[in-house]
Amino acid sequence: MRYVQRAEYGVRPATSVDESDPLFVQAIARAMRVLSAFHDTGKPLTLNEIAAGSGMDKSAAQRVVHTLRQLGYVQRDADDRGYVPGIRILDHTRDYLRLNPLVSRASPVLLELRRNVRERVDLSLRDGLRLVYAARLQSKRETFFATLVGQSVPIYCTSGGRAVMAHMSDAEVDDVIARSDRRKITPRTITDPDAIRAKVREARQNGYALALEEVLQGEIAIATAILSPGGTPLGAIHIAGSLSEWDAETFCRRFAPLATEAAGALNRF
Amino acid sequence: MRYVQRAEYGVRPATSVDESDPLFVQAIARAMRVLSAFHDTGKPLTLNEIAAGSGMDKSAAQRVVHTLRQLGYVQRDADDRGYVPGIRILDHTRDYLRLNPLVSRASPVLLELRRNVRERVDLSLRDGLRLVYAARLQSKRETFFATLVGQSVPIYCTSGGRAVMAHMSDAEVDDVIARSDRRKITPRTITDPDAIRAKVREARQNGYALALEEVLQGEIAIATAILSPGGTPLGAIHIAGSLSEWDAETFCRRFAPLATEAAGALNRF
DNA sequence: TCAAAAGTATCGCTATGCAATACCTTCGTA
DNA sequence: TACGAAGGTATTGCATAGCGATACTTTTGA
Repeated sequence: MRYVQRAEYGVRPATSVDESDPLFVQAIARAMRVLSAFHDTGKPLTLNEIAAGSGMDKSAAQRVVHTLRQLGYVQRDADDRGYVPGIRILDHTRDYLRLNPLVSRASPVLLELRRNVRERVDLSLRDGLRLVYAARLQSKRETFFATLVGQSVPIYCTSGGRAVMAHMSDAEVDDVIARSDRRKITPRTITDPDAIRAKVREARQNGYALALEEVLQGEIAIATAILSPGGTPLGAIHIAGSLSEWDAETFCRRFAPLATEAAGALNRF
Repeated sequence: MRYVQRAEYGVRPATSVDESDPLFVQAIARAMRVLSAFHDTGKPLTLNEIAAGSGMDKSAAQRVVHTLRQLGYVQRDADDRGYVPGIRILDHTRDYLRLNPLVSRASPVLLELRRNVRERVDLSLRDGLRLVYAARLQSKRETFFATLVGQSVPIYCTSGGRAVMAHMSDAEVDDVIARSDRRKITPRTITDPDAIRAKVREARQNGYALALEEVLQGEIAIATAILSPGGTPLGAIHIAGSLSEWDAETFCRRFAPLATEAAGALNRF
């Protein structure tokens, strides 16, 4: 049984801190750390790997894995060679998506957008320094990872990220830039703070943001921000195509109005 | 802020049992019970509702919710009126999908299938008495719920379910039928054991299964099973369309060969 | 065939997190 | 604008849940 590599452009969620406050239940944190051990792998994990990957001893890992297994959140690999995440996870995926008003409201808008644009259309939601894809309507040919709900990308170097930053104050933008681990994901990833700020200004003027294979070779993407009633950017709508079929100018001329219109439909209540 | 109703055709996961084995960490089970409280609601929950919905007192719910919140698995509703599932859940969704070889292998096949068929194409995986949707490629017009990863449907009355049952022994089929909570989801849901068995035999003969608005009014669906190397059915590929556009016969003639071919591509390694 | 790795089981001690209770805040109604 | 109820937050002493060390069984691959 073959396993797919992990996407090299994935972003780690802000794993932040657990201090010692009296209400914090560390057993729960451990469970989540065990589940998060799978973020870093492309294949099933053994108990010891889980223990190592989540920074606990074998004993602790054993108990946690045992429990999660009983509950269906972890299961044995198809040919019993290691542990993988369990299907019960998807039940919570559904709840998340259903109960997120943005996702449910965006759904018909995205569908409509996808009908006009014949390219990939995504909805992403902001989580700290990253955008997490919550809905993906793929086009004809796609890579597997471009179909994955839950995939995340950095804010600092993506069309969606810059669309989001365009609606933040300069100070906030600087903060995002400063805290981001800015590394070149592709040769064309923009990592220089001033260059990023320039792209953000550009996005503010245009009303949409553009990125050229900064995350994925050969990919062109434009995005528009989705705002809360108060004006805080919550996420973005993306349209992504291939540079083998489009040049930047045509892509923008053709799709920017549609992307803007879609975001507009979501931003006025 | 408006919230969508929960889908009336959802299926509860087998919540089974936790006995008192020494390795079982009940704090983890509680956390998952809290998260599962959202399965039954269409709107954000208050602390007390969570407590009630997961069968624990306010104190316990408080600690668990607090912890899950710190970790990002629960968050406050957009306008701070209650709790909803948190975005960190999607990180695990991604891991589940990535690490499930069936999903990754099926992905290109589904995409290809969707290209030929211009209708909705789904991949579902078996979990006990239900099928859980793991990948969904929607057609032009869709209901919101038909786009949801993690949505689940019963085995006993769906095209996918019967495609799966077609590859089980008669005894196993009887077992599924017996344990299923067979209720009419629509007027056309088939609930009679003998009628179900007849449909399963039909699926065995045809190599695919058919269902006519047994779960959703106006929906026609055919499905083929995906098998493990050993021959156990693991899930199904579905093609779903609208009865306003298709009659059963044409739908089958047109799509059955394609569905069969797609499943075939996955079943031979 | 054998050693190493993976998984399973046991057990006594104490830190963990339980549950009761009380306090603070927000919201809708009068 | 005052009031009551519901929602959310904080504290604390005690019992037990679950920690972690260790040892045993099974599987794997060299």
